[in-house]
Amino acid sequence: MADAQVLHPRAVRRHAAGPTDLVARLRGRTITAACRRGKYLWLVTECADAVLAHLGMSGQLLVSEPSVPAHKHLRARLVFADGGPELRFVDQRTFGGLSVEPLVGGQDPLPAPIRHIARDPMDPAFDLEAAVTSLRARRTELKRALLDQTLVSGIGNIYADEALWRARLHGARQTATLQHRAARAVLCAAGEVMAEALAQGGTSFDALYVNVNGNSGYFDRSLKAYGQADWPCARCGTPIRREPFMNRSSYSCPRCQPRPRNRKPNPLP
DNA sequence: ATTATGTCCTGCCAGC
DNA sequence: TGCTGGCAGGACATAA
Repeated sequence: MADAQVLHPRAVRRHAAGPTDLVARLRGRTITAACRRGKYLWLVTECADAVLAHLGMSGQLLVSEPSVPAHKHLRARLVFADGGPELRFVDQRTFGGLSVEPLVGGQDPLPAPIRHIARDPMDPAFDLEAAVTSLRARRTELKRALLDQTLVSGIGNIYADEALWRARLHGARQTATLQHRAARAVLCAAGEVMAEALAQGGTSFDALYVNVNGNSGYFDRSLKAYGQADWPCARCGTPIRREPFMNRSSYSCPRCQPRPRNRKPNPLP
């Protein structure tokens, strides 16, 4: 790598030693591998560390010829000594970022800050039965658990709603009272949704969601629940409902995914 | 210990 | 026309 540039300090806020240190650590390095777990990506260098990236919700990693004009929201770039394309980190809302992290662990090294991130359903070593057990051991609502990256990673608001729709479960169901087969169904559904979305190039609502070549995916056209408020359910025709969820929205079919009864725990005396 | 909530950020769009 | 407020949302710090 010939050079690294940071154009917005917030994009490297996770790098504790600061932008200057990050650049100094990267200059002259060679990238030897590209890895991913859940929503984290990292590029391994020959020095047993890695450039760790998270796209947040508006981040993009773009492979661009140096002659391509800089994007308005270009936050950082990696320039390579071979004269080939650059790697550009573009992020409108700056929830994402880059940092350089040591790789830790023997068999399957991970950047240190993401050791707590669970394997995702696309991972060949993903253990479905272990995830089912972990899910049912939680004491929370199902959708909250699906979004917990320490339990299963890679699931965000969109794929959580799609997985719940496929499994015909409401996100407010308690994890602790889920039958084993229901828990397995929703986790399998999550893996299937992610695989299908990947095959279609991802879920792109607008120009923010693109691959390294700047192209959008088409999975948004296959969404059955997320963003489909008032449209008929693809299974039963009932209008999809939108409900508030953690200052956001959840979408579900009122008929296929009935809201659970409010089973209050024992009322206090 | 586990679980829940507030916070960060910018651009877009509906409504007035 | 131009402003305001709501919305989008991943992960972490902090609180309970």
